[in-house]
Amino acid sequence: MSEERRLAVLRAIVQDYVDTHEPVGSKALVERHALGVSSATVRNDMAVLEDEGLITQPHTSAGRIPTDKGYRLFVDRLSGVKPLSSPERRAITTLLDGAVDLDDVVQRSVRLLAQLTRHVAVMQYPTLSRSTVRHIEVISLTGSRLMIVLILSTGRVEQRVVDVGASPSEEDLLLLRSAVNRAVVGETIAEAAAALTGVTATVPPVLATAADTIVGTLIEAMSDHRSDHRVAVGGAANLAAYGESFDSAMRPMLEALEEHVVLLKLLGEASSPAAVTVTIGHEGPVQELSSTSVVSTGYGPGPEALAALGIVGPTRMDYPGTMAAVRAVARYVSRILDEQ
Amino acid sequence: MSEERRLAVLRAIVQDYVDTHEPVGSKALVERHALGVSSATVRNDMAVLEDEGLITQPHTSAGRIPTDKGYRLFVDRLSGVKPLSSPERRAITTLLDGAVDLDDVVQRSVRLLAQLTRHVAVMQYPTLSRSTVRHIEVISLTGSRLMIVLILSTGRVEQRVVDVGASPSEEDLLLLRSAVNRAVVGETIAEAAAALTGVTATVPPVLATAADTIVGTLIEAMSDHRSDHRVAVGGAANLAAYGESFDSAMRPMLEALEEHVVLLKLLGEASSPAAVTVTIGHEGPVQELSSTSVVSTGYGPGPEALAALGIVGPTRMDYPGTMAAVRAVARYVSRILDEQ
DNA sequence: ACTGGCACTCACGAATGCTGAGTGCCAGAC
DNA sequence: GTCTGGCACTCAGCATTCGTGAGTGCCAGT
Repeated sequence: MSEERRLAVLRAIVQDYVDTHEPVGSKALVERHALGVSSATVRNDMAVLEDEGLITQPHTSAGRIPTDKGYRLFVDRLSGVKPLSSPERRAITTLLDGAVDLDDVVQRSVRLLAQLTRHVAVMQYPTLSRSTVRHIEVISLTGSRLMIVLILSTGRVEQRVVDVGASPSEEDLLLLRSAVNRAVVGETIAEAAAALTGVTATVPPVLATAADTIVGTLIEAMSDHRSDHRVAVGGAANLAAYGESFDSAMRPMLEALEEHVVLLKLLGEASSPAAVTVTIGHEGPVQELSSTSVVSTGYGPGPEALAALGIVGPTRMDYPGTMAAVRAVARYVSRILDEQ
Repeated sequence: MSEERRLAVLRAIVQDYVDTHEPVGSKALVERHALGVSSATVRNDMAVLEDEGLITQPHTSAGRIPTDKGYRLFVDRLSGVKPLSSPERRAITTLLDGAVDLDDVVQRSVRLLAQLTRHVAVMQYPTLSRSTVRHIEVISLTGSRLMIVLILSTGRVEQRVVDVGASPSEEDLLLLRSAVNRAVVGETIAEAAAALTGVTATVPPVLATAADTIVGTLIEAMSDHRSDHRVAVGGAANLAAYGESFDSAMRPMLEALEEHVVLLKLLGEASSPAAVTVTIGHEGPVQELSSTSVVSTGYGPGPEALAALGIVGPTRMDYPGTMAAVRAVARYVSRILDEQ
């Protein structure tokens, strides 16, 4: 019994099943693939594969379908990453080059990824925590209210309105503005929060309370992980193609898509942009999505990943093609963020 | 033959069908409602209602279900707006009062509305066009690149990065900043675009090109209707409860939810916050969503609606309750926006 | 170690029959 | 004229049966 051929059989089963969505039998297999052996031999191999827990039959007298473990082996050892077609490659560059700002980049990426893979695409906005402060603006609104705008290196903008009690003059504003900026511009979020605590002491005592309020708001905005959880979703319409496994998979899926926290858990740690992570069925953190796989990777300028992006789809999916698309989009997005 | 009783029968049919999701027969009807007549009489009434096109039977020997026209009559003449329960009312106030900024208000509203109605909630972000300019900020980035931040009365922030060729000094920036602000603060978007064209002439000739670039970017940002199309969606998981009519209604629905332009067409013109608009089935602009109704209304401070919000659900829905929820949320959101 | 052959299993679709909810209509009561 | 009880009729949905064919496991032979 040749170990190699058995794996070839597994590969063929996975490929056929992904194609046809139907359990694949021994006879159909030898017809579609040049395995060089008869169906009886394939049957024996199948029996062994089933013993090893790599494939299973939905019921007696039906063909075999891969188990999660089977897909895992397929992804790890039996498949490369299928290169994208050149129209696909072109679609990526032309579409993403047209983006005007961060929001737009994310929006377009997610659509693109959904289109390329025909699955649901998910993309985390660049996290606050690893970005640096580019500028802080303090603007006078009506009366004693100020608007504080926090601009980060990734292009993200956070804004808050505060009431400082007294109505500060233009010069006061200038002072406050330069004080906070001096303290934090160029620092990462983590460093900035610490640097801010000393700021109040550097302004005239008259402005101390105002400075305190501003500093407090900034620190709060920086540590506000709410925005860390921002996620864009695209291609939900592709869910409709799920077919049979609707009721079972649909509801938890739709729920997950709305619960951004769950989505982020699915995407997992933002791995380095080089590697694509595949989570198959029950391997994932969400019980209900046991027939759902996630293909994800990190993105961001430089070797450190800023955030994660990926797709969510049925375990029965074209892994090589999907992995290629995810990787390609992640790389291109990283490059665009680098240029900005 | 009493016209009144026939309408009472129609009302009963609508209510029962919404409850049970099953065609309602004459016998079941007299059992559940105190109509004071026998099932035979109801059958005669039903025959007339069917002639008038208000109800229909899916097949012979089945009960009746309302047609779109039947629902229309029900909404227009047979139902009031069911008052919300006090827990519901409380949920609205407590949830929305916790919002920290515009994004958060929209996000929370949409979730709330989805929860209250058990349908898919849709909410348009306040449109640019009717808001006024609160402040414009010009910030120096690295080299000759500037970041321009446009802050509007609704709390929305638009930002752009431009390259002005030469690297301006701090004083130059101050000049540019005050020049544009002087021109446009307090104006509506429409007015502001016009007012900006004269700005270049008010700055020293050295800064003319820089001013030109900035003005151009601002005008573009203001006329950028892309952001007018921003829409938040919530409660997509409720789609899973659609049941039978899955395949037919699901895919176009999911597609519409991704196509924000389509969604806005569905919501229709932002009517005044006072009135709730109901669009039933085929009455809507999208052919494919002929078994889907939209309940929408405008919202915004003052009598002028800034934008629209509403829900999308099966024609077979609890109109009185849904209309009440939509109206209540719209009113409360309007109040919050007024306060800011 | 592979293959051809054979008996066995069982999901799936077609055909059939039954049941009950629901209808339409008519003749009689109020 | 309006309502009601009664009756014959229709037909979707469910259960049952049955045949078919794809697929399997195993064994003896090469």
